[in-house]
Amino acid sequence: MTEDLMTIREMCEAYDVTPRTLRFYEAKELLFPIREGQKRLFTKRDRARLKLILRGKRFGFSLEEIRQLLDLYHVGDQQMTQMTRTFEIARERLADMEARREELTQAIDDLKEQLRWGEKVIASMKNENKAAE
Amino acid sequence: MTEDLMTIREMCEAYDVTPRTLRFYEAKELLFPIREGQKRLFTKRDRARLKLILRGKRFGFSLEEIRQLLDLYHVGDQQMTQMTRTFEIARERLADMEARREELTQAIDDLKEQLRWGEKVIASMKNENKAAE
DNA sequence: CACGTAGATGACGTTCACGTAATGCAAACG
DNA sequence: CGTTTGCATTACGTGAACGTCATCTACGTG
Repeated sequence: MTEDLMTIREMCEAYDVTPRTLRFYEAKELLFPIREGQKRLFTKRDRARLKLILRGKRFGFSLEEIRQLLDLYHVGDQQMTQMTRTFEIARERLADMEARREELTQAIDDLKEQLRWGEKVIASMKNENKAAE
Repeated sequence: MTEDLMTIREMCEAYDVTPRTLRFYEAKELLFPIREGQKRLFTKRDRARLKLILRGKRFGFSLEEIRQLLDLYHVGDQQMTQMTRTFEIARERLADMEARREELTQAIDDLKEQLRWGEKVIASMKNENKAAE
């Protein structure tokens, strides 16, 4: 189990996805399980990537966008020439994400205010009820 | 233009969506433009809702989820009985969003660290180049 | 009044992200 | 040794979120 290699079924239970999904991600070149004969074996690297994939999805990225993002986490074996360009992209992504967080913070604040406003309404309604007694 | 009512075309330009999209959202009961004869006229309320719809999409919510969220911003004309329940839901949503922001913060930090690591690699590669000169 | 323009209404097409069989193969089990 | 179990491949199906096209209507304009 901790031999760094997991079967498709183990992956499914660990990350709550279906086999179909994992095969689909492989077909889309998001994961690269090794093969023992026919069977897929997922590595630590695949698991790390899958975590990022699932996270990306939660934020509304398409699989293609996620694939590009994943490449940023895989810089180790790139050539120096490409590296600079890769870094520009990474910085842009970072800026994107920070903007997103800003927006999310705004949304949270809006919702909080709605809640406060609602509480006031409820409070005043209760007062009216009391007044009516 | 500022008469509080906008045609479909004005809406499209203001929010960068297609007419099809706006009609689709109406069909899905996300927007409720009024009718002047046949034509749709979008109100301030529709615009507020559309902003929230687009924001929701950027965070990966489905239109159905967004529809439910929108109802939270529309509490004004609910009965007291439903209101309490609505508030529970709103609080849950708020918790969701805060969790999301946490996760996003984590992702941002990860990416930042990747960038720092990459900078170190680049720096050391430059040193090697100098040493080779 | 002919005509262009803006918008409406179906109805069918498309892309994405998988779901769902149908079928095959290979090791494990009773 | 037959069968179940686990995984594989191939292929067709599906729901969400629109795009696209054909057709229709109402309105202003020369």
